[in-house]
Amino acid sequence: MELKEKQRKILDVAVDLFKEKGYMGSSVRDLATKLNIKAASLYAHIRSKEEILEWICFGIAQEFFDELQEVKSTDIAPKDKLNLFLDKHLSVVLQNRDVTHIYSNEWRHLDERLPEFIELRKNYQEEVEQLISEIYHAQNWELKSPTFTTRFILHTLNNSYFWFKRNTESTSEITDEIREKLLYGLLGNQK
Amino acid sequence: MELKEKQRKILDVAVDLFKEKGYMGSSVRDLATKLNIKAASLYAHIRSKEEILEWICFGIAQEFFDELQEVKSTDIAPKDKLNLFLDKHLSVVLQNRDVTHIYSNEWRHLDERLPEFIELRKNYQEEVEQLISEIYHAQNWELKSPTFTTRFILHTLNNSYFWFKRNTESTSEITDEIREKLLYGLLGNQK
DNA sequence: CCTACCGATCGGTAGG
DNA sequence: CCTACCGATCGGTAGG
Repeated sequence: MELKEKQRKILDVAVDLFKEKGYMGSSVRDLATKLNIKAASLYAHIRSKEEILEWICFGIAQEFFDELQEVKSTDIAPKDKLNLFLDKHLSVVLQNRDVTHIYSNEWRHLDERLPEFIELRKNYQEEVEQLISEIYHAQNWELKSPTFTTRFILHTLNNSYFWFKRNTESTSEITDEIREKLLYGLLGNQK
Repeated sequence: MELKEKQRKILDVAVDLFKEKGYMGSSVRDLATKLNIKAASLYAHIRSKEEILEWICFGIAQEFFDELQEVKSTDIAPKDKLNLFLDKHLSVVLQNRDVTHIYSNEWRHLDERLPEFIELRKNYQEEVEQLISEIYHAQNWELKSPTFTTRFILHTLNNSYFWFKRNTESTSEITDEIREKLLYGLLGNQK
């Protein structure tokens, strides 16, 4: 999935558009207009509208995978590993807010490659769950429901951009606040 | 917004459909087929496709408002009030999972009543923020960013149904786990 | 509730 | 990259 320069441009504009109107609410004519070309001309660069969604969903999924492997292969204390995962994942999310949003909310409109995507996602969640389980076990923390906890973590991280007005906080401020809420909750560090 | 019996039936089937395919991915023909009637016959009961989305979004928004007023007018200790709000809000969410999902993710496809909806939502968030601020102040808890915290709470509650396989846990088990994670985070009650 | 039908728009192709 | 065009489908109306 190496994109040519023009395809990159189409991808970027499509991300803007899909974020604003949703995948099903965006027409190829909308997209073409934003690119100052005619709809038919798009098809010199794309196979289909769906292909663009594939670029978005599989591209960011790969980034999440790469980042997870990096965390897994780093040899540090378990608690540091948890923090490293949170920071790395958040960093990818915050650098790709719109893409993450589309990945989270529009993936079901994939067609041809939908089964492949679901499988990829399942594998990813299982790998994260394994990481979390290892960390909890090494720390002797109680982990009642690994699957629930993993989904809670991923969902919280993937939607964290929601809680901020864009660009009023720095990335490190955002990361700190989210890490704190996720680890200690509303009351964990008070009272 | 009192619905007739047939409209209630249309609403219920539409919720199923919109949840599965999204509002923009669902056609009035899909909906009519599920109801075993022809598409044109729908218009004896609805003004437009958008009206159904209005029923969904404004209906559940009203439930959230009512529940908040109830919490606000209950005279109990601040910390109990926080728990009461979490429980009541979660109860509405868990009894209306699909509707909450559509409310959270499809509201932007409202057209005529979009400004009204945005205003309603803003008011609701401000009222929740006010409640949270009062509780924190009464407890002498530190509240760095009320808006961030409010969004974190609402977003976590509104998406909590995501973390469960449907129907394998009881509502009270789910509520307990979510309240715990929200209040104390991953580590707040460990170590 | 139906049949019949509307204009608009959809994703996409042919051919240059 | 364009013009010209395709069949399919869209939300919705007229009239019964």
